[in-house]
Amino acid sequence: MPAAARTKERKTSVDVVFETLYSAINNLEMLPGDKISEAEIAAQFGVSRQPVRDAFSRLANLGLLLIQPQKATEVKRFSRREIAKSRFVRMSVESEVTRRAAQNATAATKAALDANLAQQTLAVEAGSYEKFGKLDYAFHNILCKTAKVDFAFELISAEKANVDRLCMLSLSKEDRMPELLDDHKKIAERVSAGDAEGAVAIGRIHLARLDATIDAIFKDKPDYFEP
Amino acid sequence: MPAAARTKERKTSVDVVFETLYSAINNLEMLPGDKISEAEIAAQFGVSRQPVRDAFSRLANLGLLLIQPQKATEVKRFSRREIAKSRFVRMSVESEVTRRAAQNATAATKAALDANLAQQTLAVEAGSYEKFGKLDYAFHNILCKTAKVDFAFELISAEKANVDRLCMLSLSKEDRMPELLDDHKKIAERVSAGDAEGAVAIGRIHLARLDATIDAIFKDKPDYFEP
DNA sequence: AAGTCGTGACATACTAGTATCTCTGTGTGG
DNA sequence: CCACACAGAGATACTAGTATGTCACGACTT
Repeated sequence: MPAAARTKERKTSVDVVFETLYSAINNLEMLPGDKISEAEIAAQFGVSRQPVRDAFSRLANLGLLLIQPQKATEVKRFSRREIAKSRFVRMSVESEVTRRAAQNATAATKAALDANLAQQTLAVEAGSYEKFGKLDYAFHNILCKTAKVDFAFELISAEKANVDRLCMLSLSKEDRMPELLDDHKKIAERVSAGDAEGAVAIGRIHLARLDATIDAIFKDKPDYFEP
Repeated sequence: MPAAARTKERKTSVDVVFETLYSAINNLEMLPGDKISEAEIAAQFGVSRQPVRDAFSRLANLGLLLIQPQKATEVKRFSRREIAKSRFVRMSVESEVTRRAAQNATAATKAALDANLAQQTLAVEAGSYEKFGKLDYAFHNILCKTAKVDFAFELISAEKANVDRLCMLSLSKEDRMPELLDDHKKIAERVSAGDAEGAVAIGRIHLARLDATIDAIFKDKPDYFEP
């Protein structure tokens, strides 16, 4: 979940609408380009239009909705430029994290990475992309902690979330798990060995694979992208 | 300006309120911790409370306002953690941009950088921090274009904006211009020479100076920071 | 005298209804 | 047959008023 800058002690109608739509969009229950109307959603939730409007506004700020004033509101299509930006941030931040992690790596780091990789192997054998994805997050969290920049994990999570909706469209994500796991193993090995530049180099290859996946999705479903 | 995900062809009341408050907050006409009320702002702009509410919501999403439901709304204080995140992103992205710029540098790059530096020198002699700041932006834009990642400039701009409000509090920003200019000259020289790692190393020193400034502000005005 | 409870002022959350803008489709004039 | 104008449908933008939650202050109780 993204961090909205508000206290969350109480749960308002806006929150309910927002959270429901947020996950519906990210789970592709609502597809890019789908038109939605304030009145329709309001009726569905049994509230007036205003809270729906507020929720729409928040979703638009997160880049999930496109509000066309006095015309219509639709689920935002993917923007190749936004994706490129997101990918560049992630590459930059992960390179920096990996570099620092390699410089600070200890025996404990190696142990934590190896334990995570063992679980990743199990997930691949079980063919569970969901499990694998969670362990992938944890893998990066270990690197962030080793690099002593825990907050960087929030950044990586946010950027990952930006493309997660896109990746849900991928046809063959299960097939790619073995090579991703292999990358992780190599990165862990270099980091544990304190070889910063080597680890970064593999990290770049690792992220480039995702670029290929994204290109494949673009060719498969051009309608889901902005012109 | 941050990119709100909405078409901007028409200018609504919400836009007017939003933009006015946005610059008031960034120019420190409204200070961190200041309480503001929907009704008050609505009266001031001669509109009803709803557009003000929408504008508040957008500002809260950008991290400039803290909405405490059914209690109060105030200008958000600075968060040391958020600042650290912002700084880390900028350091990571700029390192990557600088590295690629050095690899792609041509004679035209050198010419563009030198021209920019000549103007920066004039700005420093004139003691104009505002002019210097604008040229600083342009300097980074040249690097992004050389690195062939123009979109990275949007990222850097966004991160810079995140701390610009904070830097407005700095007491001695004019005094620091000469050393910042000196950094820029060294970075330009290394980039033009194609020395990627050398340029990145100076870039790190350059950004670290800003960290020192931020620490000084924190000691000077602790009330403007979150606990 | 100290603690607790109630009340009132004031903040945001929400509802309902009106105004205004944009697109679309149709009919008419050239 | 094509182009333009106009009207209607439907969407969001805005207004005004009501509901509800929070805090502070003062009176009452112990």
